[in-house]
Amino acid sequence: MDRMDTPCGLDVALAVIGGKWKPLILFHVQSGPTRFSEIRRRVGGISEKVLIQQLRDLVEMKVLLRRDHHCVPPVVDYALTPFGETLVKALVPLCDWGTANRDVVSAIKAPSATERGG
Amino acid sequence: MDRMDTPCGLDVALAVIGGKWKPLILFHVQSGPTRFSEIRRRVGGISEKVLIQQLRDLVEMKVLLRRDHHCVPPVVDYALTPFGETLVKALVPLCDWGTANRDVVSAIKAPSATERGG
DNA sequence: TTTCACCCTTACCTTTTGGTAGGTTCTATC
DNA sequence: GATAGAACCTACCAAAAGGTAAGGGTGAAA
Repeated sequence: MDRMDTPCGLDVALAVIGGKWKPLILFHVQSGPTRFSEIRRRVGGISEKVLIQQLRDLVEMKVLLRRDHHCVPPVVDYALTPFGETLVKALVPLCDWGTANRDVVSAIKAPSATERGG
Repeated sequence: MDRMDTPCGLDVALAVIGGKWKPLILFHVQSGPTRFSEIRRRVGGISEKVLIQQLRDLVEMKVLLRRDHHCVPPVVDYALTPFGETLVKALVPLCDWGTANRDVVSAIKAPSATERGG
């Protein structure tokens, strides 16, 4: 690849938190170990298949820790790893920016939807 | 929707910088107004179609400013808007995190590629 | 005239991502 | 037996994102 030294680490971060749901999942898990069904309820609007997929990705990336209590009916919860906590900390300014500019971005995106859709 | 107040603004930020190339583009433009062909060379590996698409998105989101010098042969350059600069600033910690953990993430992702690919 | 570089466009295709619907194993409840 | 809840899997499908190939109008250089 012609890729240079890539001094910008954004691509790395995006590889971890990219996607439609991962930021939300991280947000809802940072308060402590959370069970699968509870995450699903809190995120809202996500299907089981996708949630599991995202969760597995996050676990694979060592951002989340999956704890299976090996009991019946199944009890599993997910928690941030120390590594995941460093990521969440780095995410705070961006989260803050997004919160501050939610209306601005929405106002810009909404009208463009008709243009792009045609 | 069951969606709560969505106190996490990450989805907003992701809507703006999400995608494979936008972070890189932002990075290469932050040093000052940059011409299309120069961005393409600096990013490396991106096709014209995709670069234009990303650039248009960024302009549409008021993150970048497109300046057409209306001369022949065409001269066009892109620069960060003040709004875009606030975004880039919010991106710094994440960029830093990515840079610091590039090897960690790569080491984790690489072997999983064989599992996921099968 | 041909070639090159410029910025951008279009048509077509592949990969990735997200979504729907149904199934599995087990226990508790009705 | 039927129903419900837990966590997860599988098959199929749709949309979005990304990639490839080609063209277009102009002026400078060969």
